[in-house]
Amino acid sequence: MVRTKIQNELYPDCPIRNILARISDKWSILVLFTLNQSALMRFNTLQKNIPDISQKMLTVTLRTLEEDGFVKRKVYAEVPPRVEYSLTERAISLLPHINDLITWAKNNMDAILTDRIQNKQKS
Amino acid sequence: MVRTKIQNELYPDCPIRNILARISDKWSILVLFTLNQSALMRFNTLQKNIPDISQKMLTVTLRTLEEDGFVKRKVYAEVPPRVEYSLTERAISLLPHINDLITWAKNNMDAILTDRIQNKQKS
DNA sequence: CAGGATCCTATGGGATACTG
DNA sequence: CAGTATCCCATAGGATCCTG
Repeated sequence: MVRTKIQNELYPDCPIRNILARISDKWSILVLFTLNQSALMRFNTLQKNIPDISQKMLTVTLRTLEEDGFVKRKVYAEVPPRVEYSLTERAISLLPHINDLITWAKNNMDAILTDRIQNKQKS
Repeated sequence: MVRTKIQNELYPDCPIRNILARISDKWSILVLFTLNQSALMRFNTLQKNIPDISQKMLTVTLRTLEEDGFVKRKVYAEVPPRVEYSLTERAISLLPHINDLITWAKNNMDAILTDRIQNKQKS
């Protein structure tokens, strides 16, 4: 994924290249899924729920999701600062499809992992 | 995505990290979608349908999809060689969910692209 | 607390040349 | 035709340090 690129030059109308490719990275789906677990979530809480994400990547991923209108970021003028992240309506309308994917992945995981090792041996 | 990694060490049971992250790359979804357009497809035809993919990445993507049991590869003992790619039952069971994603992306693309540029300006 | 700024490395991915 | 093999570069992403 090329985050700096706003739109694919050759295929500006392709929904896969322009929209889906943008959340096809290591963390976006996981962040959306995690945010979906509660209405509001602070930065630290989010990071606690995804322990293997780095601070930088959590920030970068949230910013990109925010750019595309999937995530709302609310900053409170307090000290120490409080920032609450939540899903937008757009994300909420997407999430059922994400959840379907996750359910599918859960149901097929064992078989895929078995095949993966098997097929890896052969090559 | 780390293609060499067979399974996530910290979260071996996470379907997102282990299954979905694997097809969360630049080309997998597009290749699955394209293969779904006809029952069988040869390497060259596939590449003609995805003109902006490099030969290397088409090969790599197909191999990974094959490892995970999404793609079947049939080689004919002919000269010049003929290789036909097709979706497996597993891929066929996944594809409705992929298509739902694509439809969603198509319906929301304009609004997202608008937001993306807008939000990019602000930052 | 919620990050920004840097530095660094691994690797995703393209371009080109070659082959059974 | 359907790839392999190389070389190379951009960038995704981690680690660490710093700050309002």
